[in-house]
Amino acid sequence: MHAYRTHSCAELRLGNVGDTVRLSGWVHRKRDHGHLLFVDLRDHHGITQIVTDTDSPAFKTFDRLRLESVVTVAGEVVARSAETVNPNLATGEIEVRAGEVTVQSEAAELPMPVATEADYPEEIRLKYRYLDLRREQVHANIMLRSAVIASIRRRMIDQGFTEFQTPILTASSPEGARDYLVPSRVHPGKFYALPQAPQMFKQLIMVAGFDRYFQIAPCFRDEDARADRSPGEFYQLDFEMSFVTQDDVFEAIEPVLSGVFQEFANGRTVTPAGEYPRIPYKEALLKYGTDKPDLRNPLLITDVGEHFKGSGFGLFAGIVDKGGVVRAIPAPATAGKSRKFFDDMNEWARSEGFAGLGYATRKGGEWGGPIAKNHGDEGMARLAEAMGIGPDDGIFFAAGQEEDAARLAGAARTRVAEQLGLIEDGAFRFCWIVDFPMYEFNEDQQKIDFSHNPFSMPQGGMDALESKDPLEILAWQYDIVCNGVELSSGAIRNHRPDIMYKAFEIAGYTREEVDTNFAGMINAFKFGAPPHGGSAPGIDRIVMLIADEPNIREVILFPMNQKAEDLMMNAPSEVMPKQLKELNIKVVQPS
RNA sequence: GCGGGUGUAGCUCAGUUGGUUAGAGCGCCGGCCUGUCACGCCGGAGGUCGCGGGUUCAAGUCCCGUCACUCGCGCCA
Repeated sequence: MHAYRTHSCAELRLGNVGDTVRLSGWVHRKRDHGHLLFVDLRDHHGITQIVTDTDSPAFKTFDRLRLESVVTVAGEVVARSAETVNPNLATGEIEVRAGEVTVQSEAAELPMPVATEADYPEEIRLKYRYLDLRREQVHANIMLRSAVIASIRRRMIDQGFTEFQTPILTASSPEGARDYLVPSRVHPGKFYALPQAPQMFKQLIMVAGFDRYFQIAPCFRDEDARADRSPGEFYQLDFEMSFVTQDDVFEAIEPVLSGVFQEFANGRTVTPAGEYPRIPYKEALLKYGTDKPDLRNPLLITDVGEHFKGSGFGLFAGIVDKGGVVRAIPAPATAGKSRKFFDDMNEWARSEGFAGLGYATRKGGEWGGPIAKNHGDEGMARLAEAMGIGPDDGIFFAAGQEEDAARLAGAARTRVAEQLGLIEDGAFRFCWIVDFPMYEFNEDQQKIDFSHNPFSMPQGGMDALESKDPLEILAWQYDIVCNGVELSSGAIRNHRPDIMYKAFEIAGYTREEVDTNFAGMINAFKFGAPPHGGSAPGIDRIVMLIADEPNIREVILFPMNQKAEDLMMNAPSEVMPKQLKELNIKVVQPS
């Protein structure tokens, strides 16, 4: 017989009744009836009920053992009587009558419970992550993550991609996020950087003629955390393709994403490949108030500034005169809502740091509220028509300088839809955001900056750079968004040194600076580079969406906390003086 | 760096207008219980009310400061 187990804790059924078996696992729960004791024995696979009474030597052992101790139980499989069958358990028709019990490892008093899903402080969950990971939900999330990654790999390979590994110790890049630096021992005063993404390497792989590359790539960025952004490190489905246009990239990746989401959808609907809406960046900011719109939300924002020029409502008229905008968000079927509903929205906007959220109510075509009163029935009627709203639909207004008003309108669109229960349930709605501007004006430094990725090909190529107003030039750059979560950004790259020098010149870089900072890539492009492009959807975010978790740490095995500390391994930590000496490093504490 | 929220037993939380000895559930320890499956019943231990200062006869409660956690902004080409 096997030393530790003949079956897993999820395996035994009625057909095994009478068998002598051996099970190993953790003491999940105990129910002590004085002379009769039930033990739920748990392993990775599931739970089996062990039963023992005072006649058995096993009773005493189990009686004194703490929960989460590890044991091996030998015993006989017996059928449960009809009224004691547990339908919630896969093994619920049987139980194992304990014979011999071997204690493999005793558990100390637990800092947190394993057998319940109750909320626990994250500090404790992360410090004792190995206990937290025993809990059903997180355990299942991590298994799901593995299955999702396996599915992605299979589908990428089916699409003709090959997986390569790129360096982890590489060079610091002056653009983008803050780097994690690693001191060089051999070269005093010099540093490696951990890659923020394998961006340059994947482009060089294309230059090297490999055609289609992908990697489940670790990326490192020293930026602050968010609910959907773990600090320090994360994984991307990094991919790149040669001889492609934007359409070719979309065509290759949509079946992978839709396929993976469909595979784990569990009844939820998924935007089919080939049907991802393509929303220009400018349009997204206007209609959704954000460049990562949640398409499960049916509400659309309308620009209504024109309607208020010379209007009786002086506040909005004034804002429009000064170059500001007014954006309107419909509040469908709110005729029956109390004034408090509208006032609370305004209160919320103020608490978010905005000046306020105006509103007009409407009931059976009758307008209410100060804005409607001052603006007049005729004007309001035209406005309702422009927005395409009905006689019982209210309106919220976000007014101010364009950027602020768009952001408020976007946040209000989400909140209104949430309050009114309009967000579609059980759906994954994908879209592309396309036509990002190549440049933006940096107000602080009064100069033109790249707005996103400097290595993107400008739409119109060299002609556009030479003839157009830089702020009007669009890039071949695109984001994938699902349910309001930005999964990735990508681009058709600029593979032409002449166009790259020119693109950087517009942003204020000399030829020499480009040569110094991006030597590896620009040199490579001088020896025959294919047109290429790609993208890099975030793995953690994909799993988070599929697992329906609000926080990215729920789908990562050993996440760091918000301050980029590993509470379990105690990182970051001080190192031995000898190590610092070898690296020629002196630590200067901040004063 | 900035803003919102939270901080009371190991954990989740209650604590009225400032008023006597700060409570409940879960967990822990002890006892009882032969068909439970979130078993049940009885008893017990466990508190710097985040920390510091202030107002007051009196502060968990009010004021000021500070720290921690968390969500967001900045940041993330």
